[in-house]
Amino acid sequence: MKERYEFQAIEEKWQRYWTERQLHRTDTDSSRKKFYCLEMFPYPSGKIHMGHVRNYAIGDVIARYKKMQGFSVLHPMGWDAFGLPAENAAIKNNVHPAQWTYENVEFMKKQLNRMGLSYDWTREVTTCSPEYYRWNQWIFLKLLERGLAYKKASFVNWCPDCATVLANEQVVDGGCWRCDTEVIRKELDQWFFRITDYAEELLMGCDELNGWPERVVAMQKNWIGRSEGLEVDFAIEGSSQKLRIFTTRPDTLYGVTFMCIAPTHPLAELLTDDKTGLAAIKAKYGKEEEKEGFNTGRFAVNPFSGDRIPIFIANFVLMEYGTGAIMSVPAHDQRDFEFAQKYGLPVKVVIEPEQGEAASPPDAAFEGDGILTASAQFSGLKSEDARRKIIDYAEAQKFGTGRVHYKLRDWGISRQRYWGTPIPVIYCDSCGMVPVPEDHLPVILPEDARLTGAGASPLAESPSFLNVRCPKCGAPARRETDTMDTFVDSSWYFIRYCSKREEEPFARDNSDYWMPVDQYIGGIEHAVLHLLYSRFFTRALRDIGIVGMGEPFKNLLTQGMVCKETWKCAEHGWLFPEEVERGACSRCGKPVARGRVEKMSKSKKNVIDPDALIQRFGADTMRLFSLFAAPPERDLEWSDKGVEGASRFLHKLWAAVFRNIEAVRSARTCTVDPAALQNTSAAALLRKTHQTIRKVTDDIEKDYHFNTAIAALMELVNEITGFSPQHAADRAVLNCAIRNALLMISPFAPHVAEELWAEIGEQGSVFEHPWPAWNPALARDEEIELVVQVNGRLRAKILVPAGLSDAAATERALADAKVGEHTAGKQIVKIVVIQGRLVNIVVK
RNA sequence: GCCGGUGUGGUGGAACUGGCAGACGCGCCGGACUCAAAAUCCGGUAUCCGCAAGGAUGUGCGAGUUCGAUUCUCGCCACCGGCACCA
Repeated sequence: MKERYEFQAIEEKWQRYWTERQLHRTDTDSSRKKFYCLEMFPYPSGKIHMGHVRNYAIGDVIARYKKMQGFSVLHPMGWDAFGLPAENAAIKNNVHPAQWTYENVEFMKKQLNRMGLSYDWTREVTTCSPEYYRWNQWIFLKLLERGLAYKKASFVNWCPDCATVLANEQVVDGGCWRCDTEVIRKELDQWFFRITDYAEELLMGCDELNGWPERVVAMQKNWIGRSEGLEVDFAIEGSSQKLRIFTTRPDTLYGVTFMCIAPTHPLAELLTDDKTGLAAIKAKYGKEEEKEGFNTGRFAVNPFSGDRIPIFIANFVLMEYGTGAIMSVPAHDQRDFEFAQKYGLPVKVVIEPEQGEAASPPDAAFEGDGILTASAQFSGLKSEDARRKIIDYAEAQKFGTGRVHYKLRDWGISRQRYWGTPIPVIYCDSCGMVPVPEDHLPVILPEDARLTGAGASPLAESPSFLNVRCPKCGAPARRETDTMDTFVDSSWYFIRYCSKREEEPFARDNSDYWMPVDQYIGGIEHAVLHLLYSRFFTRALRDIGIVGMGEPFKNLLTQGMVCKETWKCAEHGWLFPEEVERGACSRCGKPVARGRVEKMSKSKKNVIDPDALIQRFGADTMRLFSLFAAPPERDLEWSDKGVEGASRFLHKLWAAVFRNIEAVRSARTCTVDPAALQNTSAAALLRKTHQTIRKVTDDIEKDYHFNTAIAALMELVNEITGFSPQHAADRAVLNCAIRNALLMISPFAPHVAEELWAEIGEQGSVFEHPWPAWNPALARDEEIELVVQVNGRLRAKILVPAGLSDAAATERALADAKVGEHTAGKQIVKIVVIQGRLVNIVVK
């Protein structure tokens, strides 16, 4: 055995061993209990960053731990490989997106393997490969069949200069990210998935997400945005048309003093002749600075009160929500109040607060619930009762219906770009829109597309792709040139993993066995979109009949960001850590300012390259630090000193084994008779070993608190370091302590654990051994420190045998000299005893 | 504005179900080894008063419940995140 811990050779050796032995391969084995451990797959941007390291280290510990617990573990990895950066790289460097992507994949895969991650690569998916995206197309066709995919005109972000559609994130301060031209809203035909059909189910499902962080569930609910209310038709004077509004406050219906409709409302054109005024409001549509509107001069009639009320067109009313028209109750809605003030409209109070008088004249809307007033037969009712009764009344009178609206909109999946899944639809002049027949899939991206970044979708300019025969009538036809949003790819990849690559993805045996994902791990940035889309997709696939359940992710862990302090030089701006030398800029020598601790990002240059770190300290150290510095869900502050600490621990572990190697090898046994040890340091070490097994197991099981688990392992190694074996029994205890320490350290630092496991004379991989169990009898302390308080203040600590009776504990506490000082001359009122912990004597 | 989170030593962070506040790591101080330094090892390290024994204070702030509160309740403050003219 080498005296020093040399990670380079060790890490390479064991990575090769795992690959050769195919140790991470998983098969569907229905006789065993399964555990599906999944980390969000990365976009192959070029190389991995610290966020990936943290994400994948967490997942790897869980996967390895569960394997040792006897589960059949599925732990796959793949690539979210479609997307814009590849296209941009293609434009910039004149490489094909596929080449750029696959080169990145290859490089990043090597990086992941250097981290010692236990992936079953036989299940790897790459979403840009035809064998993957053909199933996107297949699912699309199924959704189309069921009416869950449809096409409609909708507004997109359009850059007039580049003549292209931009994604929301490509619009920076209202301008194009590439040329700064002001982005306009342009109406185009777009494909949508009808996620709103599942709004209610997705919302109800939120209550079953017990294994998710509360805030993520809250964000999902918020996003779906259910609101219950009433739709009412208001007659329009001098027109047969009705104006339908939606309100969540039917109890304020008698307080309506005007109506507002969106500038894009279908009736807007009809209700006014002032086209320039309308255009002016349209231009300010959705702008938040100020509420603006204009009076159409037309009137509506409140079906409840018969009141004649003016109709306005207002920029703050959104066509996309509700009916695009609202009833305005300035007395009880702040926005309406402001609008009424501006245009001198009346304010009619119909709700009185239950306590206290309403301010009069009011200087703000009273938005709370209260008692109805001036509301005909509903006056005197409480808001809540009134809402129900008014809805009933409206339904009985047939001028309204109780309704539920959602903020959630249908999911627009059309992208006018190249590097995505072609939408499998063909347009024929005589047959119209024709789905590509299933046996013609996949519709493959053409190689000859020109990527320039300008003009329409590259697919529209590729004749070899565009021109096709109609599958129905055989006449010349055109392909759809939109590609799918890349969120489609990631909405079902976790189901793809359940089957091997050579198998079709929807073999029910496989998905029934593996799904749902038992533990999903990833960043909080996907709290809404990716997770919501995946929940929708899984339900849609369930209804199509190809998976058995609807909720894909049983437990979700959202890991915190990796942060680091920033450095700034007055002359050179943000600096990389290696550009700072003793508080000065390495380029100009000027002093640098230490900025805030922020998420690692290229723009702030506060980044650490994982490769450099592996080179210097090894993968085990890097993993250990990122798991030790903070609990997984919290942000982690990077610390070079902390990394050294992690490295020191592994050296210490190595040294402890090295120093005792002969003793441990010769012991060959882990069985010890505790009675023979008496009250020696060996007994203490044995106890510590069992206590550590208990603590580490509990910490992992309870919320994956690896930081405290590692702290406990450090304590155990410290105790091993301070122990020198004298007799055979001592050696057996030491063997037991080291064996168990290695087993427990193995998920965190797998390479060094394997190496030391071999050194102490064990056969095979440490991961083929079960996770250790603790013996409660051995973990129990013989003596405990009993805290004695007087009036809640700590006055003494006394050593007593464990399991001492309350009466005996009280007796010992009172006998203590220190305690005597504080109780002398006072009357004992009460004595509180907590078994094994403390005695509190209350005196007067 | 609404929803959620966080607040503990010089520092990252611990603390079961209301029971010793500060585990473990980092830093710092002292010591050993060394010609010396680094590395390593050993010891100390919340604050204040005190030579010490000891005492007092202390988990963002203010109340409350309790024998006892970092933990529970109420009211504030600060910071972070999400959503937001959603009718």
